[in-house]
Amino acid sequence: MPTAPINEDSHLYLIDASAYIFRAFHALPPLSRASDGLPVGAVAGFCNMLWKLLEELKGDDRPTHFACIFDKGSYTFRNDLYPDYKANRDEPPEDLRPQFPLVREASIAFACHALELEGYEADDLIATYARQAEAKGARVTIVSSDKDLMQLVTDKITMLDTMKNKTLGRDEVFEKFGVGPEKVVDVQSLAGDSTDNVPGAPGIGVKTAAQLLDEYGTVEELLARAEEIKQPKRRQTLIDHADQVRISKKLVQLDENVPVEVPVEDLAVCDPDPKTLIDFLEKMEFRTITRRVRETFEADGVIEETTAGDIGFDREAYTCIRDFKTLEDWIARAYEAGVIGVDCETNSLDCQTCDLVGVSIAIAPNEAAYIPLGHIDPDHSGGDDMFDAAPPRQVRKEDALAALKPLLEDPAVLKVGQNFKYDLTVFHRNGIEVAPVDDTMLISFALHAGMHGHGMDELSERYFSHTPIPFKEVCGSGQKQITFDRVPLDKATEYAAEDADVTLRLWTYLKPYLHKEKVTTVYETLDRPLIPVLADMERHGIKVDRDFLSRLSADFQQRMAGYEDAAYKAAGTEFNMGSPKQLGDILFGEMGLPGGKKTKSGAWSTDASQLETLAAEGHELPQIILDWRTLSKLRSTYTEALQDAINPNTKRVHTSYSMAGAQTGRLSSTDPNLQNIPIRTEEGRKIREAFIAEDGNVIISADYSQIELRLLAHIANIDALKTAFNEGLDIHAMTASEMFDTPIEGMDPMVRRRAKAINFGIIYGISAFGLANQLGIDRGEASDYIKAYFQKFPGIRKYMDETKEFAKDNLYVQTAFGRKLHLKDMNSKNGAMRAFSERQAINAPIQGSAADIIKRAMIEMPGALAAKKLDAKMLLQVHDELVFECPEDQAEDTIAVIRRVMQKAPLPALDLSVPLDVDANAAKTWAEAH
DNA sequence: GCGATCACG
DNA sequence: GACGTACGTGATCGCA
Repeated sequence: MPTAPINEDSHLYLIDASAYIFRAFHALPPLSRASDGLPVGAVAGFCNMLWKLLEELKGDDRPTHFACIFDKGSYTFRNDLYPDYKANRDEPPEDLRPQFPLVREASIAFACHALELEGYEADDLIATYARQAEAKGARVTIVSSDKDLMQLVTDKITMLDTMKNKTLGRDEVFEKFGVGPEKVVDVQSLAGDSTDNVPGAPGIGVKTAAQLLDEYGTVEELLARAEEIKQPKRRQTLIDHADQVRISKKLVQLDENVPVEVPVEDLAVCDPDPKTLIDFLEKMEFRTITRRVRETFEADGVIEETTAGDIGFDREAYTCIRDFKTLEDWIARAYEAGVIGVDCETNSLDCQTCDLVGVSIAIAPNEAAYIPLGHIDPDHSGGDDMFDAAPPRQVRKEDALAALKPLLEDPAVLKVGQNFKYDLTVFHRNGIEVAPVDDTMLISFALHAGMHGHGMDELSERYFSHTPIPFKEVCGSGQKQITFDRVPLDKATEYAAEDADVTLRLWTYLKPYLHKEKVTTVYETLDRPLIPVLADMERHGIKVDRDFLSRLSADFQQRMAGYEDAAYKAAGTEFNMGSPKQLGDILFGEMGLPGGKKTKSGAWSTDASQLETLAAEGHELPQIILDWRTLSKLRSTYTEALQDAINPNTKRVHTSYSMAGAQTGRLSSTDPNLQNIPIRTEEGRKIREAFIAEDGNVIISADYSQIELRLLAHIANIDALKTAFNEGLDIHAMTASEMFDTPIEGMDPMVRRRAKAINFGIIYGISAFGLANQLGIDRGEASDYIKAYFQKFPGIRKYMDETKEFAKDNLYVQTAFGRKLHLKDMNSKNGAMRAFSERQAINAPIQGSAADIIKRAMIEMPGALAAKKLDAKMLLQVHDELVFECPEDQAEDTIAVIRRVMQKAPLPALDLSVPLDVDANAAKTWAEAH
């Protein structure tokens, strides 16, 4: 290890490694080595931090000397002074213990000293080195956020919190302790420290300590003149505990004269040996940082460029297929491979209207090809005037598709796509029914819902440390964005073939994990078979009466204009009613109304609950705004936007369902969202009248009644609830009757309403705050209700506690069908985040099981209808409701099939102990059918 | 691109 | 003792 003198130009970095490991362990997401599950999260955090400090610090802050300092053993000289010192510390967590030796190994791999000394804490070594370097005029950065080190801060010595990327100097110390660094020890000896079990003086905190020191200067002076203290209680405390304070001071005072074994000059930075470092990082299986380190070494010319480990990506290897012979070759090789990656390129994101521009296939890593079919711009060899230039030479679309069709439809060749529903729709519109299929997005979702996203770029980065060419780089963005058919063929090939390549690699990597993680059944029975079902629903779309919407829109607009006049009059000025900012200024500024809650960004909230409060107090403007907002929302989001969403070819509206969007396994609906069409108000309900059946047909709406509460009854095994459902009772009334000990007969509707809110609250992971908010009562009352509820239904509390316990231990929860939702914040130190995760843990199994059930029903439905020779088409899903269109004269038979399939959907996988009730109706419009 | 708001289950 | 909360979504608007 090299040596370098310490002088004014030196900059010593001292890493408080032991403290860092604990902090990293708790702050960073848990990570375990893929091959054997060894926990390595803290090691990864440590390596990232070291690399950043050593490589990325440029200029004046670059370290000249560097060391990682560790605690050694748990017994130090402080235990002789005070046996209870740090005696309250728990044993380090199970998952952290194996990481201690690894972090020392990491330091050495980075060519850093890993220093420790028996009988001393890391802090004492840090103090000693820091003072030695300071004495020679060097600057010192202590990488730590431990307050026990803040006593060392001077103009030369600063602290760095790498996690928050914050530097701590005198000012920050003053902010925290109310005194400068030189008096931090005094404050700590008075205030004590519960985490280190330093006693201090009882009842004196940091604030009081700082104030006392301001007056008396030092702890010694203070204790000597304790009699002078005016407040009797404080005086007595300090007199009684003088010795304890003196001991505390010795505990917190760092030893700046530790007999260190390595002289500070020997801590000179040293370039790590590339092979040693890379070997270590690879052994840990840290893909991203290994790649970063390797790239830096390669750029510095320290090591040869390599493609060790996985087969690297080679975009040059991709083929652009422009003649039929080559296409036939590739198709033959695809048959041989048996599994291929497939991706479509189109000229828009709307798979119902776009044109197919090209197809790419992958048969092995780096063996991928792009078949351009609809490119209109010439590639580089062509002319430069886009108006009279000929299109580039391509295989004729019809010929290529005819050649691809047998392959894509061959039952012996598995086609793998990423978000494949999109591509399947495009192929269908080109006469090809692709099957069988696998979808890497859905495989990732079944494995890791809640852990991370499932987009291809993110997955490629995560598993291969490879960044696919961003779409923006090929097509640009904003005003200058071009459609894919205008992308030159060489660039298009790199982009498109890479997508198929990545997709196939993801499949190879991820598919085996379905078994390991025991989610094969979820993927194979709930998600995979739903793809073609949803694709059909999206393709059918639903008929929407444009003229009706248009009239409604005009009506809304007229009435909005009325409200606008009234609002300007009430406010005494014209303003933009759609701007919460301007509205807040007028209500709470000019008009001087009392503001209620504030938004996250600190502005006064003007949401409906606030305006309702103000309106109830008799103010005019808030009510006008409320009425205007209702109409404005309905008009812009529904009556206007839905007209634009009507497909000009089909005259119907085609939504798109997202299968990996909602963490619980629910679907979500976009472009347009047809899962949030209004129904709760009279006004909004009119919009559902625009959703109509074709002539001679009817709309059927079928929805599960109380499915989530029924699942709660089953999953938590609550006899009272199960009986109620089995006997067909009014569940909310029954709950109210039990809780408030009143007969159902002649019950006050308010009482039932409260019970209903509680029932919903239970499903959401109840809190007194939430319930109080919902019911407009105070928190104490809400809390009493919850107590009463748990007293009557102790099984629910038990279920909740067990679910939370399971989630804490396993970091996931499961639906009744085995779908996992990962909850990474279950053990977060942040109370609010942890509480949030706990509520998710309660809710997800219920919401998710309901989602699983309706998915099963949807998968069964087309076959069940066809078996009865019924022509009904399933059009929409709204979480607990399915919407169909069928010939008028088949309505009755269709309803019977739908109800049966929905009711029996859990079977045979799950035999519920409660019946599932399905309401179904047929009518001309969705409004009437629901 | 983000926060505030509000539509649904 | 304070914190910040009901669960899950998507679209539109204003505003930086």
